[in-house]
Amino acid sequence: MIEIDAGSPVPIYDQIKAALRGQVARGMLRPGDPAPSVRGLAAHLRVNPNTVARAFRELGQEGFFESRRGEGNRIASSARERAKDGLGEARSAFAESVRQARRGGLPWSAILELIRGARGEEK
Amino acid sequence: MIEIDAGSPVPIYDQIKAALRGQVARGMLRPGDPAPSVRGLAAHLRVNPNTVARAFRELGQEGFFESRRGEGNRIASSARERAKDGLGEARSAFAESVRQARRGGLPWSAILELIRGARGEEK
Amino acid sequence: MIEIDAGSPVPIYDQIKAALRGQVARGMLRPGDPAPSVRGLAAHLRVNPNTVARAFRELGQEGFFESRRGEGNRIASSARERAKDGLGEARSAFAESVRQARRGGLPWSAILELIRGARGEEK
Amino acid sequence: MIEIDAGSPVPIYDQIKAALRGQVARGMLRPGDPAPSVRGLAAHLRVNPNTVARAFRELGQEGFFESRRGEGNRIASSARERAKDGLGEARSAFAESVRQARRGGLPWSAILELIRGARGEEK
DNA sequence: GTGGTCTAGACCACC
DNA sequence: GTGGTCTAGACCACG
Repeated sequence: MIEIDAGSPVPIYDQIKAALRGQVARGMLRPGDPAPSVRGLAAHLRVNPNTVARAFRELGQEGFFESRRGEGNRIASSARERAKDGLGEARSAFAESVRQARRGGLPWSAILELIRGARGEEK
Repeated sequence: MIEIDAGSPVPIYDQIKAALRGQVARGMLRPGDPAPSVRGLAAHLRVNPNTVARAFRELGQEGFFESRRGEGNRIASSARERAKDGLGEARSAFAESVRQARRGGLPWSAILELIRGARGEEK
Repeated sequence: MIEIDAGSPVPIYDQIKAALRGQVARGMLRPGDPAPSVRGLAAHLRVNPNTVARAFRELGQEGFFESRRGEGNRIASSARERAKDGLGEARSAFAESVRQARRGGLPWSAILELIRGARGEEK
Repeated sequence: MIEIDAGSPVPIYDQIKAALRGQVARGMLRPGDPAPSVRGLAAHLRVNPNTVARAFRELGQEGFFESRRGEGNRIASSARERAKDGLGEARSAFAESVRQARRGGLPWSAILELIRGARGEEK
């Protein structure tokens, strides 16, 4: 359902948050759908449940989940819009990385090359 | 000479490293030129001297500086080529940020848009 | 007959317990009256029957119900006095919430204001 | 500096958050002041550093702190207003507890009595 | 020194 | 079964 790169400098809980937002943005998860269970997802990702719980808690604070006691989390009805907001964050994080690449003198040609490469890999 | 963004998530020492590499890549610093002084640069950037020292140490380990007896550090003759490469480091950091942006559902169109925008601004 | 706020941080079974106590305190339920059925109440509140059962069990342990052979539960004769007390439980929960409000800097004036408001609304 | 009630049903990290907001609301902490260190406060409260860290992280996400890398947290310039916003939360949490007390039939007289008592205790 | 991340495992509350 | 809280302790990154 979700894949995590343990070697990435991006914190695991941030990868999880992004992945869930991405699934909503792409329509794979819809408002009202149950979110995966904390323990289940943790087992699947081979990650400590606390780490998943943190991601979920933060998504909950953003209003991305609606959690009813003892019944797990559901995707909030406003999640699609939240996902779009999330894109704003993703956008600015990405913009920051472009700035840093340019500081270092990485030429536009190399940047575009990398993007072409990633896009190809993704399928 | 150099500008640092204290609010950025990118570590200051990384911004400094990138900026120096960038200055070489753009020809503002040339092989044989004296490297800026740690203290002077720290004062100018209003940054902890340890931070500048760290950046310099790491650049030194890469062979970016040459030290001649009694004359302090100078930009190495090989610095230009090293810098131009974008040095793998910048490359892989940028690649990682592309992955994270994609996890979060940022579409390729938005990514390319951002790059077009940044490129236009810079020119 | 009873209303439950599913969005409240107060556990549902606590809301049910409080509501029954409140109905007795206000004379809407009298000693000797039959207690509502667990299933019926659960259906009416759209709540898990286990949750209602828990509320009833705990009220039973307090001596709130009397069970006569073969007649099911009835409101105990002592229920009225127990309820009127506010039952320590409600008292201490409320006291705790006053403390937390004060920790957060909510001034006495705002607290009293809120109470005046709630009282006015209810009347 | 801060006091915590380990026996309270209110989570420790919430007590810490409320306490800091309260100190700002009362002017004991001002924008620009350094926040206590995570480890130091944890030791003082005899609490696990993670618990304090969580409180601080959440306050940070609210924009209550400005954290500069390696230099600890400072009270954000907007903290006073945030503290007022925080009062909104405290207010609604308190209102909820009034509702619950009333559900249970706790009479207004008892409520007012409790408040008078708490106020007296506080000095 | 600072804060941040992650793991491990215990315990509780709710439904 | 679910999520939430807390503790303990390791390790890393930053300045």
